[in-house]
Amino acid sequence: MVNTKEKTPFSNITIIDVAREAGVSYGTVSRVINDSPNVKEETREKVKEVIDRLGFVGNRSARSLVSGKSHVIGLLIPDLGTAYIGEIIRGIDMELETARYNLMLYTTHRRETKEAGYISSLIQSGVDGVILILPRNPAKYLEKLRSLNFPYVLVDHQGIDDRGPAVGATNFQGAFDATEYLIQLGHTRIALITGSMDLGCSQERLKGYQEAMKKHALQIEPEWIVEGDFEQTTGYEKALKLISLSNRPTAIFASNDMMAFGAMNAVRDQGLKIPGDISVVGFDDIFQSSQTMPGLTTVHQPLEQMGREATRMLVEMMSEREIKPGKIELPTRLVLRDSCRNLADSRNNG
Amino acid sequence: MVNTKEKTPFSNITIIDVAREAGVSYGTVSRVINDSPNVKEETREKVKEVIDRLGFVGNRSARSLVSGKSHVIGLLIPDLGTAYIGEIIRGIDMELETARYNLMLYTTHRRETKEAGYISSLIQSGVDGVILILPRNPAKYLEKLRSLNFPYVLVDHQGIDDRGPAVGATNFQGAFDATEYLIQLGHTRIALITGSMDLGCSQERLKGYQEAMKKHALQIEPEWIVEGDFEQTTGYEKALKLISLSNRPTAIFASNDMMAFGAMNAVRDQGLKIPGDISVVGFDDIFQSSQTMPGLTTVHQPLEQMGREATRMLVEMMSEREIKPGKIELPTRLVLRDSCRNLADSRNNG
DNA sequence: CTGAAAGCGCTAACAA
DNA sequence: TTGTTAGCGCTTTCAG
Repeated sequence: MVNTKEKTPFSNITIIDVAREAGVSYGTVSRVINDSPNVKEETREKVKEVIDRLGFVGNRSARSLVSGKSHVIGLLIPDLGTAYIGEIIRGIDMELETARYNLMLYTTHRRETKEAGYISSLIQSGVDGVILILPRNPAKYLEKLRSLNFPYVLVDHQGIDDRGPAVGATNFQGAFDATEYLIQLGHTRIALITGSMDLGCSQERLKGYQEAMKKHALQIEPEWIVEGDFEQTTGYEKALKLISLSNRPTAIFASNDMMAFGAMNAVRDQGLKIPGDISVVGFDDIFQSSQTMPGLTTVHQPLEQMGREATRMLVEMMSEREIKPGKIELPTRLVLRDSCRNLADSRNNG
Repeated sequence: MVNTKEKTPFSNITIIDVAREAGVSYGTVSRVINDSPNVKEETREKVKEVIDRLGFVGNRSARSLVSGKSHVIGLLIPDLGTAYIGEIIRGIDMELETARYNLMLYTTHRRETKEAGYISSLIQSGVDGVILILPRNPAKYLEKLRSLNFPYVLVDHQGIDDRGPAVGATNFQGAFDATEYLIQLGHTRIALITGSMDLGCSQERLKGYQEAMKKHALQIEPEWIVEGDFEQTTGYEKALKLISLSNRPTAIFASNDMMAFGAMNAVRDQGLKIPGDISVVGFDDIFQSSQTMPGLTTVHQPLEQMGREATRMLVEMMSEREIKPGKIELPTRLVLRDSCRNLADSRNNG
């Protein structure tokens, strides 16, 4: 293991070396690299041969410096903890590959104090655009991004701010469908554990629930709507509260799967059965939802596709150098598993 | 939304602007930026003030070009699908923050055909070093990396190749502990679902299991050891096979949690109870393991810490410009939950 | 302590 | 079709 303290590290051979070896000017080598049409086929072949032979890889920094773009996009996320984000990233990543971009990952680790600084450091790190998957209202970020006309896309954050480019899912419709499904199963006492109410998606889901209940002329007791925050433990606690109600609901609709898991645990801890005594529905359809016992009936969000779509929008904005407002809503889909009881069916008593 | 087609994008103000505004040469500005000691305090103050006022952020590419380093490290992973990787990344990310590096994410998406090309593109993208979390034998990668003396660290991949810098966990000891725990609970017929046997960690875990059985003079029936591949469905299938054995084991030790989940489902689908009829132990202690019913007893791997440690090693190698062989093994820890039955305790029959 | 200036490797405009 | 060359923004000698 030689300790080489030289400066330029792992591809010391440059465009000039290639040029010399191929017997052309280095401008020509540059043309070959960039697939310029103005190169004689013969020359192109020769240069390519030399590139391969020498193992030339090109210097990204130099290229970025002169071209003014890094071909890297930044992804800002709160944390890697949830499978939810992983699926979105997969979509981003796949799309980025076809667009030939690289992905720089930034996690806020919930340190909201540093919000403002993050954008600066994002920009400073030279990314060409940024995708934001943020739990809270990212107003501070957006303000700066917009004022700089810096390309960005918000994922799963529609509702609060209508101007920015964003991709989300049909939260209203998804919640509506889930609620109506429960109603069709014969449920009339349906509770809702909302998400954090400062998030647009939480509000949309609440509205979907309310609308479905209203459509079927069902009364909503005020105690049936409790505010959650997307955390499993909160789902547990709120479900406990719901279960202890005198007019106990027969079904609990949690605004995400994690809270639904918490609710399922709470139901079981009270010695009740799922779906025999209480039915549970979630939202997201993360991987674990198919693995619980019983499997969780939930609203599927097309997370991977959301990632892809966001990336497409961003790539387009980057190439056109302008932020285009407008948002895309991808359709959700109710996934039926075994956590809901059909009240008309006496066999299905969990 | 103005469509500005100019080239240099989002921080058009340069070191020269700052210099002019501050009335110094731009070399001095550079010194201030780089915390060079040779600057009069008064000058430093003034320059800093101008930097703030103008909102100067500096051009990463230019800096990288001249310094020969990007202050970015690459992370190569197979996929974001598992919580397992998320936890390692969290550790990497935290450590990187203190080291003031950025993280570029590359996923192979299991496309092993492109293995060789990945390293080239990693290097081409100008990262200063790379952390590899790879499921299969990364010999092809390592060869190239080594020949270039390119800093890298392998995470959770010890066993096959002993030379390279790597950080892992005490797989042997962890498996030994888990098996011995089962034995102490009174189990004598203990089955093992291995991981992919081309992986060092799988082999270590197998050895740990064998050693514990041997230590307690317990017979291992050949049918009790079945090869898995870390996938949940495989855990399900293999457990099914195990359950149907005439000399059915009373406990199943799965080489990771995902397979343990599969095994749990299989046990239940056969109308058997956990842990009443069959005890299950996993390996990893991913988040979900505490969420299943019953909670999964498993071997905790210090994933986050592994990420941190790997990053520290890499940062050191990058600064010293040499690959230092040697690997670190972080201790595992058995986490007791409710998926194992104490055979001496008649109450605990699940 | 500070200014001047030589590049880092590359793209792209201009000539030939 | 190809060569020449002016920078991109910055770090880092080398003088002073």
